[in-house]
Amino acid sequence: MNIIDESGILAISTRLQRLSEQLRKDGALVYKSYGIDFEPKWFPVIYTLYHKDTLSVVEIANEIGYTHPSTISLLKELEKQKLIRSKKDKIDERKRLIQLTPKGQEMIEEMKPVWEVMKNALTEITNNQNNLLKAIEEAENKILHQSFLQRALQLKSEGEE
Amino acid sequence: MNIIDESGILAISTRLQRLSEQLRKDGALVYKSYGIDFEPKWFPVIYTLYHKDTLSVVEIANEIGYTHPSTISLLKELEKQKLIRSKKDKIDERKRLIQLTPKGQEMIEEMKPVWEVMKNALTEITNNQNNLLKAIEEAENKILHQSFLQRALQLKSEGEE
DNA sequence: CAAAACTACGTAGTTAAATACATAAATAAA
DNA sequence: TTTATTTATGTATTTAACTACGTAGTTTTG
Repeated sequence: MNIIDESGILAISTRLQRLSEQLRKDGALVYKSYGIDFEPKWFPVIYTLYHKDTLSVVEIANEIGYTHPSTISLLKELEKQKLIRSKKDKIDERKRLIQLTPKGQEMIEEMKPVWEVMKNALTEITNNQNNLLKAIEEAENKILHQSFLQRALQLKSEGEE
Repeated sequence: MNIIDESGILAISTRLQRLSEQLRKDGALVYKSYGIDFEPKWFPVIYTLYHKDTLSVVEIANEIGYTHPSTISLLKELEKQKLIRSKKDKIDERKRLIQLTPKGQEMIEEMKPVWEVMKNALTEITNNQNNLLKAIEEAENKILHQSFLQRALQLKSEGEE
């Protein structure tokens, strides 16, 4: 084992990122193997629109947990692919309402069996003695209650007493 | 809960990344709160050199699991901070051997109590019913044995029978 | 109801990683 | 011992996220 993996919890951020990147990369290849022209990074937007039908830019950003500029650049790509379209909100002229196109909806139908396969493969990988998805949820909840920074500062001040 | 978190395992890559980013960002603030001028992204390199003393660029890259160009850019920053130095290998003239400077070693001593606090805070966050670090290790092992792509392709071909 | 504050969206620039490509030194093979 | 292959390093470019900032509507307040 290398030093970083041995360092344990201190390098957890690096390892989360590495694992995420591996899965994303393979995900792209899975879509390709089905002959589907779809990038994994589009998934959060598409999946959200599939369930919520019509949303503004900021609403999508909040749903997927990205900033709005990041969301805008994803939306631009998806619009280029003609998977989504947008129109101005009649009531609030600042808002741009986003929807799937028929082509987008068709592609979702095509992707459903792929998602099923991915779900099974990911379950194989992540469902061990410690379930990765649940572990993430539990950690997210802990942070929600008190952030890493807050906890560290508290431990620091306790140590200084 | 938002749609993405509800989608479960399919969005696991996004969620790993998000969690990693949160921890990295707070990590930076923890160093700052101790008045230490250190970026979390430098940790893997510094920690590796602390344990291995002298390594070449590619050896460091392998240890920390980054590509060598990424590693080179980290090394450039660390050299600018005067935390590391490098000299040509006498035997193999292609190699650049990297070491901590005395300043780098001093900084490590300064950081040790910070790492201790971080370790405790991270343990609080990640040690739940499902231990996040162990969950990552288990998932990494699964992938090592058979990648996400390989598993997906196999499940696909089984479905086509 | 005019001014102030807030919200939605967009652009520009930054960051931290990657890939692709190039070169030079070392090693292996013909 | 040339030639071919591999290895080590470096540079340029790309990618996918971010922050900072600006503008134009909307809402709240004095």
